[in-house]
Amino acid sequence: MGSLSPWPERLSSNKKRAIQELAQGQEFTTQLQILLHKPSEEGVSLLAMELAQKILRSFNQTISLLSSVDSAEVSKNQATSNDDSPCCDDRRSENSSESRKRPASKDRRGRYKRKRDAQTWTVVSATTEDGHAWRKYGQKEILNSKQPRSYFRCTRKYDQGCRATKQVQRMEDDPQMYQTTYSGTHTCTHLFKAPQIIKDSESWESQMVTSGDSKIPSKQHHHHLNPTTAPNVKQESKEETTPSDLTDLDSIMWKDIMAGAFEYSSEPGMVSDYGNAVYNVYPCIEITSRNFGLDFEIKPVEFENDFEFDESDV
DNA sequence: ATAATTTGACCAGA
DNA sequence: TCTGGTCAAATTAT
Repeated sequence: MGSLSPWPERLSSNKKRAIQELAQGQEFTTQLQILLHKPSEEGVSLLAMELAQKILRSFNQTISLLSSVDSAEVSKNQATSNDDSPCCDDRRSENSSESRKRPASKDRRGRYKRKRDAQTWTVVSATTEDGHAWRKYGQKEILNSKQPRSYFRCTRKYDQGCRATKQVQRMEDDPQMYQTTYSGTHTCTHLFKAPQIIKDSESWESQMVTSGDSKIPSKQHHHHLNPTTAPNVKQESKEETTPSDLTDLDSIMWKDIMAGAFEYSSEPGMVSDYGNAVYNVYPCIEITSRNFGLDFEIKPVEFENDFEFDESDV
C-alpha cells in the first residue's frame, strides 16, 4: 500500500530496466531541450533543439514499443472488455451553466468504475511541472505517509476526452522532491495554450523510479510545505494561442512537433485500434511559457482501457 | 462573472 | 472491514 503503482508484472525485469534507462534518457533530453531554448545564439540552439527532439522522439518510440504488452494479451483484454467509446466522455459540463442546482438529486460522488490496468510510470523530480495542463481533482492522506497525495487529470478531459491523469506526492525523505505517477496517454491534441507558468528554476534532477514498492519509511520530521499549492499546477486559459502567435523559433519547433505527432499518432477518436504497439508520440504538448521557452515534455506511451462510469443508478 | 481548488462523501478492491 | 481513487458542492482565485 504506501506505494505507487509499479510496472506491470508482465514486463520482464530486463525490459523494465531498458524502459527505465530510456525513460531517463528521455527525461534528460527534455531537460536539455528546455535549457537550450533559453534564448541565446539562435542558430546553434536551434540545431541542438532539433537534434534533441529527434532523440526524444526516438526514446518515445522505443519506450512505447517496450512498454506495450504482447498483442495476444491486448486482444484478450479487449475481447473480454467491451471497450467503451474512448472519446468525449462528456457527462457533465464542468460546472458552468449547470448552475448549482441539484439539491435532492442523488449524490454521484465516487460512483465510478476504476480503471483497469492502465500503464503507469513514475518519475521523481524537483519540479512537478511537465508541460501539460492539469487540473487537481483530489488529495488524500496516505497511510504511513506523511505527505498527502494529490490527484490530477488532464484539463482537456471534458474538452477532448483526454484521460491522462497523474498523482503527485512529496518524497518522505526529501520533501523538495516530488514523486509523480503518470497514468494514461494524452489524447488531446493541438493545444496551443499558454498557461501562465510559475515555475522558477529549480534543479531539474529527476530519475525514473523503479522500485515498484518501496516501503516508505516513516520519518519523524515535519515539513509544512503546503503540498496543495505546490509548484506545478497549471492553469488553463480560454483563448487558444495559434502558432502564429509564437516566436519564429517556437513556430519552427511547433511545426516539427506537429509533424512528429501526425506522423506517429492516431487521432483522438480512434484510440480503440490498439493492436500491438502504440505510436502516439506527442500527445498534449503544451507551451508553458512564451518568455523563456518551450517547456514541453514528451511522455512515453501506452495503451489504456480506461474506466467508465456507473450508469446503474440515477 | 467564470474557472480552479478544497474537502468530505462515495465507491471499488483488496 | 480499510485504504486509496474519484466525484462534486462549497470555497477561493482570477
